[in-house]
Amino acid sequence: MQATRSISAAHNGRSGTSSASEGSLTQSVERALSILSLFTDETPALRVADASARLGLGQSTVSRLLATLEALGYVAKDDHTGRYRLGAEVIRLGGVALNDNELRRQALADLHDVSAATGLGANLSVLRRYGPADWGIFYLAHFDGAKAPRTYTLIGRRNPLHATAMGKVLLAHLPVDQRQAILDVLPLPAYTPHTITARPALEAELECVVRRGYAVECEELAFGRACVAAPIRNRSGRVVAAMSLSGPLSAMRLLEREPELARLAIECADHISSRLGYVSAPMLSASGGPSQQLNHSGRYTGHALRRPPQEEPQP
Amino acid sequence: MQATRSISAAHNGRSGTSSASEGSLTQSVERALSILSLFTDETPALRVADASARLGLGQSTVSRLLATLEALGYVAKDDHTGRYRLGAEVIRLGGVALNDNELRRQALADLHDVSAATGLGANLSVLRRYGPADWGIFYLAHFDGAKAPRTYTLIGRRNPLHATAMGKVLLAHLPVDQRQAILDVLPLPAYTPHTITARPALEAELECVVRRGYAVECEELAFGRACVAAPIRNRSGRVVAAMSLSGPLSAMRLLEREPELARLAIECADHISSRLGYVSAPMLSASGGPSQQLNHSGRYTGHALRRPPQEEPQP
DNA sequence: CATTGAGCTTGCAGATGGTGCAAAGATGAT
DNA sequence: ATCATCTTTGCACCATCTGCAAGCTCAATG
Repeated sequence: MQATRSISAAHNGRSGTSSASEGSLTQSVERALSILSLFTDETPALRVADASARLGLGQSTVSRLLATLEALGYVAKDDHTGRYRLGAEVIRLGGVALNDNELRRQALADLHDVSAATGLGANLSVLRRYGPADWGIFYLAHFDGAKAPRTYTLIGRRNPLHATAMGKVLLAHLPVDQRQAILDVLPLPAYTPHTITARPALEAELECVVRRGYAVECEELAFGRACVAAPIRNRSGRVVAAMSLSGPLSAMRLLEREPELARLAIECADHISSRLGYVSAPMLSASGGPSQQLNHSGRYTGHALRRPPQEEPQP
Repeated sequence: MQATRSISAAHNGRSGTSSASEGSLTQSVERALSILSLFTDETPALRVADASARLGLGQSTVSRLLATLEALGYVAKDDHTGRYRLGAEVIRLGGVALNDNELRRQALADLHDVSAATGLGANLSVLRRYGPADWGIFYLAHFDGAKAPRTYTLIGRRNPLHATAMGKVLLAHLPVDQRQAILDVLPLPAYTPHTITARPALEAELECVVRRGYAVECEELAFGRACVAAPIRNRSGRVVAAMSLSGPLSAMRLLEREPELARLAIECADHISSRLGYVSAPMLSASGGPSQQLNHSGRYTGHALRRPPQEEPQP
């Protein structure tokens, strides 16, 4: 017998697991999805007892919910170990979601080309909010350099904002208030001695990123790896994603090639931006940012097109 | 007002939507997952009313379930159209599921290599049951030929068994009873004039596939495209997947290169098989299939290793 | 081989929480 | 501007989850 199960959190409505959020969330569904969300790269297989403990739910409940998930193909019971793994339906849905993503669709060809041309990795990511005060970059696509093919996919994976080139780009081009709000709650753990761990240093870096139009990361997340990233804008001029060139330091040769790599990244990102409908704004004297545009008559109207700047939803 | 909602199926327990399956499936979860599963490449965005009609559920129910799915990140409400699309969490889970798949992990490097070497597409798929009498191949990975990069992923997608080289491979190497059972219920629609649409012809083809050790498909699914596939076996010797080389007819030059392409596919497949622990069986006189193996002492024991042949679960 | 124990599943009963109904609120079309 | 359609919300009822506890499976241990 399983001794003391977490007594709290078990028997009340709308509050237990995670969010006391909006009024009417279907409890059992919320629980089932929470179980699904327990699956990670680090924990790709779960037993009933694991999920039960992690969520503070009764074993019988978890058992039944997993049975339901299994019946619909969302999880599969591992042959004889009795552990559950993610099922084929999850893979199918992931594919559908990827193909439904306009940003990714438009970027794929260019990423492929630049990766093939340079032999480096080419990546695409967006900013994602993982929790009330938890942000990171979220990979939507990547091509691996011919020299360093991965045996796994980065898609759907998360990386920190302050220790990746794409993260810096996404952070740097946020509206000031949002940027500040995120920085205020962003932990800055060190992954290597090169990681930026001080807020002022990070802010200076971000300014630099905006000014130069690209970001660099050199052994700030992992030893021997480097990255150069550039911003991608949508029709409304807002930075909605970042692309990067990445690879082992030896392949990047960052010290001598930074200008060249930056140019490649920016060109690729710009090309993607234009596919998304972004029209680069003329460099007006000193006035506002790139989201100001002229309409075809040349007169500034405050909105670029008849259809008002239309935001691309997060993936 | 929405006139007549499907009056049946609405108000009873365990029978409505789809399966009167096992006794205890949590209804609301079943319904929520059914909503999720409505999302396809053809229908990547849904309104409440759509889902409601498709599943025969009340709109209020669907509305609430979708709200729950949204709160957990499984769907996202399209900005202003009010339609729901799949959310980032689905992409994340898809990535986890892919990386958790041993078959895919082991195959990825070889697929990449053969694709790079030939410039053709390299694909990996398994047999999947989509319904009681509904089978197809299920893509787990693919690299596109440098000559024909796709702007979308095939991962998680489905294709017919009788009109693809990988489908033929998977069908051909099934235990006879299973093969027959599937063939008995397998519709054979024509996609082009070259599609095999007659059961006897298909069975003859499958025999041929087994004998030659590879399968060919030439404009049987789509005009101007061809494919060569070979079987992948796991530790126990069972065919668990198929890989294929594919591309436009012009790039494949099938007529003149079939032997060469077949050799490449088989070599690649064999290499993957060996990574999965398969040891090619010595060609014993005439006795049984490849699942019979000798242990290291050379004496046939009926089981290959101490740990009995262990099946790889479907993805 | 017998024993133990942890983990998983199943019956059951109670009451929580999900559902349908109907009305209000949005949203877009004519 | 008016209408039609779709979506959301409040409410009340009762179907349906959930927790408990017993039974069961399976693996590790003595």
